[in-house]
Parts: sequence; C-alpha cells; structure tokens
Amino acid sequence: MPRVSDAYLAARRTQVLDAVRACVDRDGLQGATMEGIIQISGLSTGTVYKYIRSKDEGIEAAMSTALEGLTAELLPFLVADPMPSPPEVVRQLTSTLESFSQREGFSLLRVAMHGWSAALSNPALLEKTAPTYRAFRDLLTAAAVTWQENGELPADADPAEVGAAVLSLLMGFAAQVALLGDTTAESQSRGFAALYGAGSTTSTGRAES
Amino acid sequence: MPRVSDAYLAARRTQVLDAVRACVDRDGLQGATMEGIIQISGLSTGTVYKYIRSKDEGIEAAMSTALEGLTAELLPFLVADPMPSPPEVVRQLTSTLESFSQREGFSLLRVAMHGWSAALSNPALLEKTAPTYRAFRDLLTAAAVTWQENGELPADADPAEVGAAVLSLLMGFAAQVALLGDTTAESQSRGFAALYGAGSTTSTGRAES
Amino acid sequence: MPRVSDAYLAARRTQVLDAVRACVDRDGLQGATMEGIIQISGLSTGTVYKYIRSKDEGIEAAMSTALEGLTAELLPFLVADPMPSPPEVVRQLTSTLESFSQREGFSLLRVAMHGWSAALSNPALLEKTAPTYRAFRDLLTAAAVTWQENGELPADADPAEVGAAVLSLLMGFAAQVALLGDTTAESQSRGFAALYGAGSTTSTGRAES
Amino acid sequence: MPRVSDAYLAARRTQVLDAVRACVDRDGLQGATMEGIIQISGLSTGTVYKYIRSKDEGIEAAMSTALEGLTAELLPFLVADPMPSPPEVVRQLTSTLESFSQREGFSLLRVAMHGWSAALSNPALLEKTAPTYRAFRDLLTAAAVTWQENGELPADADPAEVGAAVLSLLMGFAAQVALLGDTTAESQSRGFAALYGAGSTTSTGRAES
DNA sequence: GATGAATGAGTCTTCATTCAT
DNA sequence: AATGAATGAAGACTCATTCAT
Repeated sequence: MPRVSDAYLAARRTQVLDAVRACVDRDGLQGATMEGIIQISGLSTGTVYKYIRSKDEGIEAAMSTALEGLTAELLPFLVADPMPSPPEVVRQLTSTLESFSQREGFSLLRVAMHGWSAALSNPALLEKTAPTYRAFRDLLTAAAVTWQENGELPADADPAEVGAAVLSLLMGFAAQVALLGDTTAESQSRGFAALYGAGSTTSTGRAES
Repeated sequence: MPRVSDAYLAARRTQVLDAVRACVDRDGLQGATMEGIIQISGLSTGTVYKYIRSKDEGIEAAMSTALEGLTAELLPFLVADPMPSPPEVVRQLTSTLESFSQREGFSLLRVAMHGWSAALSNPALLEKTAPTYRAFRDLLTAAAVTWQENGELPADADPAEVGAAVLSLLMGFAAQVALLGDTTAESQSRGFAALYGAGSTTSTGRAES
Repeated sequence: MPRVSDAYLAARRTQVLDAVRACVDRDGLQGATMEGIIQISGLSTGTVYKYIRSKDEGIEAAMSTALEGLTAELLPFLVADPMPSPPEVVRQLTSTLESFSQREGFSLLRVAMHGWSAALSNPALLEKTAPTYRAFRDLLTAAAVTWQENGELPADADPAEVGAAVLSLLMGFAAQVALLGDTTAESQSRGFAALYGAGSTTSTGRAES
Repeated sequence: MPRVSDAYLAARRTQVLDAVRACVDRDGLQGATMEGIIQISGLSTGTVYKYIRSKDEGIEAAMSTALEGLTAELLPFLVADPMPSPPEVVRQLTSTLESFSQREGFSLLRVAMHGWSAALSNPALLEKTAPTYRAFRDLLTAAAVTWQENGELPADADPAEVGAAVLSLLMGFAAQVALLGDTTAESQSRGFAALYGAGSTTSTGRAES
C-alpha cells in the first residue's frame, strides 16, 4: 500500500526519463551528466535517484523507451497491405522519423545517433539496441519480398540485401538531417524515387500507380 | 635523444595521433581519455603532451587528418570520366569505406560515427566537419548531373536530391556496418542495384509480371 | 544533511576560507595547494569545492575578507579625536597588527607578506590589493595633516611624505616580525619614539651634550 | 685541465643565475619555473642543469649573490665616520636600494620581497637569509649607538630598538615601492626627516649641521 | 660540453553516488 | 517520499629532472 498512487510514481519516472533524453540530446550519451539531468528534470538529486538506479540504468531505460516508441510508430508502414512501392515506403518512414525530430523536448534522430556512437564503445548497450535494428531490417527484408512478389524488384534480387540498402537509406537520412540539417524526408525521397525510376522516360516517383 | 631528425618528430606525432584515433575508436570521442591515449601510444604522459597541445587539439588533429585522408581516397571515384552508373559508384565508394575499416589500428567508419555524435553536441566540431560532408555531397550532386546527362536519371529529377539520397546511402552504410557488422559493400550495393531503375517501365524487364 | 540553515552553510564557507588562510600562511599564496587546504579543512575534496568555485576564487575571498577585517580593526586609530602623537599612533597600529598574528589559526602578518609577493607577479591581484594600501596611506596622510595642525610636525613638511614614511614603518614592522620574529610592537615603537623629534633643537633636552 | 677556461664557466654560471633572478622577479620565487629560467637564459635545459644542481640550488645561489651584493653596497653608509644624522643615513640607504631597482634586468627590491615571502614557508631559506638581515640590523644598531653618542638620540633610548625601527623603515620602503610604485627614496626620507625634526620651529632635515 | 626528448609524480577539478535529516 | 550536503575516485595537464646522443 504505497502512500502515493502508481500513476504518480509512473509520471515521476517519465519526468526523469524525459530529462535524461533531453540531456542526452544536448550533451550526447557520454557527455550527459547527472547534474544536467537533475537540473532539467527540476527534481532534486535524491529524488532522481529514487526513480533511476544509476545514470546508466536511466539512460538505458530512456533510450529503450524511445526506440520502442519509434519502432511502434514505424511498424504500420511495414505491414501495410497492399505494400506501397519502395520510394513511397521510404517517404513514409523518413517522414515519420522527421516528425520525431522535435517532439517531447528532444530530437529522436539526434538521440539515436548519440546511441549509435555509444553502442560502438559499450557492448552492453550494443546488445540492447542492435537486435532492435536487426528486427527492423528484417521487416524491411519482408517488405522487399513483397515488392519482389509484386514485380517491383528484379526476380534475382536478394531481399535481405535490398532490406539492408533501405535501412542504410533511413539511417543515413537520420545522420544527414542531424548533422547537416538541410535535408527533408520529401526531398530525399524524391531523390531516391529518381534512382528507383531511373531509365524511365516518364517522370519520377508517382509513375507506378 | 637530442637533435633528432624532423622525420623522427613527425613519426612521433603520428604515433600519438594514431593512439588518439585508436582510443577514440574504442571509447568514443567524448569517452576517450588521456590515460587511454597514453597507454595505447606506449609513451609517457609528458611525451604525449609534447606532441599535442591538449586532448582536444590532439583529437581534432587526429580526426581532421583521418577525414582528409578519407576524402582524398574517395575523390577519384567522383571525378571519373566516364562516370559509372549510380550502383557502380556506390559500390566503389562503399568498398573504399570498407577498406578503411581496419587500417592503422582503428576503424575509420567507427571513428566517423563517433565524430557525428560528438559534432551534434559540439558546435565547434560541427563547424569543422559539416563543410566536409557538404562538399562531398556537392560532388555527389555533380555526379547526379552527369548521370542525368547520360540519361541514367529521369529528366525532371533534382540532382541535389539525388546527391542527398546517395549520401544517405553511404552514411547509412557506415552506420549499419559499424553497428550491425553483417553488411558488406558488395551486398548493400547489390541491394541498391536491385532498387536502381526497378521502377522504370522500360527497365530490366522483370517488372509488371 | 539537507535543508540545513544558512548559518550552517556560512559556517562551512568560513571553515573552508579559514583552511585557505592557514594553508596560505604555511605554504605561501603560490605554494598553497588544494590538497593542503582540503586536509586542513577536514572536509573532502568535493565538499571544499562546494564552497569555493576554484582555488583562486577561494584564495581571493580568503584574502579579501582578512584584509577587510584588518582595515576595520585599524581604522579607529586613524580617525581618533584628539589624534595621539605619531609614536603613539604607530604603537597602537603595530600593536593591533601584532595581535592579528596568531588569531584564527593563521598569522595575518605572514599572509599579508605572501600577498605582497604574489601581487608583484599577479597584476589582477595587485589591482585588488594596491587600492586598499593606498587608501590606508591616505588615512595616514590625513593624520599627518592633523599632526601638523597640532604643531607636532614642521610647518613645511609634506603630509603625504610623512604618511608614506609611517606606512613604511608599519609594513616594515610586519616584514621584520614575520621574518625575524624578535621584534615587538612595543619595542619598535619605543625605537621610533626615540627618533621622533630627536632632531628638534627644542627637543627632550638631552641633545648637544 | 678543463677544455674551456674558468672564466667561461663563471660567465655561464652568471648567465644562468641572472636568468633565475629575472624569472624570480617576474614570477616570484615559488612561481619561477625551470622552463622560464631556461628560456630567459637562452640556453638549453641540459646546459642550465650543468651550472645549477637544481632549481632550488639555483634560486638560493641567485638570491644569496644578490643579497651579498646589496649588503656590500649598503655597508659603507653604516661605517661612515662621521656618521650622518638618521634622516640622512635613511636617505642614503633608500637611495641606494632605489638604484638597485632596475639594474641587471631585474629589480632587487621585488626579488627581495619574493624572498621574504618564500622564506616564511621555507625554513631552509629562512636559515640562509635571516642572519643577513639580522647582521644588517646590528649595523643599524651600531649606528644608533653612534647617534646616541653624538647626542642625536635621547640618552635613555635603546639603540637596538632604534635599529629595528630604522630597519622597518627600509624594509617598508622596499615593500611600498614594489607594491605601490609611487614612493621615492627622497620623498620618504623627507617624510622621516619631518618626524625626526618634529617639535622644531625651524625647517626639516638639514637643520642639524 | 651541449642538446632536448623523455619521464612520471603531483596538481586542479569534475561528477556519480550515498545517506542523514 | 524528498532533499541536498558530503564523498572520493578519476581525469586533464604541468613541470623538475635525467640521460642518450
């Protein structure tokens, strides 16, 4: 019988994890400090430590939650029936990624990139995040199978290789937006559509209706 | 050891910068410590500080040198005449990136990703690195113009958008290799080749079955 | 120990600054180390840094506070009405200085001398301390004006020059006590009293024997 | 049979000690670094260490030499026969001190003050320098005896106390000049002469001829 | 005899975490 | 349950000194 409601505790935990994400966004995963997290959260040191066991646990939880949320948001586009063409799927996915850039006080794209870097030198973090990316790539591979079945890809193409190429397009989009800031989901998708539609004498992108 | 040759001093500086790169590779840009650098270099604290002014100066020099070397290596593929097709250019560029993965005791791909993350929370670093990426993207855009002239891209495509899409493919390749490790330049290039022109009505012929 | 009183915090700050003064007394302004300060304070590294921003800030605060305290203690003798004779004023001032030699765990005279030396090679410190000494000398000059009005100084004497001479007597007293340790306010004052007026033809009468 | 002449070696030693004094003048005794000394000397690290055993030995030698030179310069005024009046002796001594302020690339007054501070926290240095000051004070005491014999001081004055007072005047002069910079031997001596001649109806200083 | 590269102990400062109130 | 004062290990950098050439 706790003195406060579970909802209260959950709200506080969320408050702390939001602060973690905001701090990671600003300072990087390795650059984030408890002091920064505490200040952003608006809570006291002791209180923050009531809701996270340690800095690392807090960061892991904050990242996992965010990554799960992102995956959940992207999932519908990969199980659509009928499956849109590759450029259209890429457009939908990058647009969704883009919309996550400024929600909830932090940019998911930036946080994700910080996570990539940190995972490279933190095996435990890599163990946690790599499967998520691999699972996502599997979904892209499944989409490639569908595209192939639809005749939108050469019959001798390896769907896994196509999935990897599309994943690169998405991760590269995140990197390019975060670093250079002058690329949009729409423009990059049109660029990809042009490559996809190469060789056609008609215009790009929306030709396959 | 007084009165040593300039070559000796240059070799020592390189030795230190190599240690910096190895340490950044292992621990990240923000996670790299002088202790790590010193240990990897095999020199003493004081000696390391004879060759770099500070940790930050050492990291900047190590990164700049590496990035310059990478750019120099990739450049020939973007000024080739005749210009190969997009999938072939992507294959050449990613293959070259791949070969940089394990040279000289560090993986340039991993180091680059650490650099991306650090640049996100370090405006000064961003100022230093973003222009390099932008310049590289301009070269890709120039290649796209050539492709368009060769009829390998739709006439109404925007070369800049194509350049951005290709850059994403390359940056995403780096990220995917570094994080997941199970992708190769050859396989991703085949995946991209499958997508390239797949939307064309006059393409390889396996469409619209 | 949360929610402690302001008095508690102020006492801790004083505890730290006292340790700074004791360390400066022992090791000099430039020789003082944080390790020494920390050890003398009886607190931990982190705690000491909670109460001072840096070593330099701590030293400046410790010195300023001490100098202000000293000035406040000496001031009454320079605005006395009626103004005692020069030897008596010198006696009062040096006696007060003397009493500051062993209060609160450090000798103000020693600390002041360390401050002189440090100020010589630290323009910022000089900017801070010189005005205090100059202001004090101005008070001595004002006293000289009074002495002159009282006929205790030749009519053609320059009060500012007399003020400078008296200041030298005081600073020299501090130096001599700190370095040689065998001089007292009383004895030096008697020595000065013997010189005072000794050159007058209408003096104590033992001249021109 | 050394390969170079003794004069050469002595000149080099002087060159090093001059650099030590210049560095001490600029940075203080505790703030002086071997790097500074080496740079000022124009010699190499190894060479400097050929002429001084260690930094401390170099500093001690540099200070001792300077102090000996100063004492030698001041001595004549304290064994003069006939002995001038106290104000005149003070004038001669402070004028001589003043002339040492800018000779040989360093100010003896500043260096001396650095030495005072250092001696306070360096027993070995105190052991070395205090006797010199004490000996000098003994000479002043001897002068006081002469003054007393000449009827220039009260018969009941303690010459040692007068000597101490005069020493304070000299040390204070050094401190005041070094710190505040706006006092001259002439002006302070006139100030002292005014105090010495206090009570006289005639003008100051030169009345006792 | 001269050189200066190399060394490593010592110094300042930060920051994750604990625990008494 | 909340607070924030206290802790100390770890990190960046300096500097006196040595010694191979």
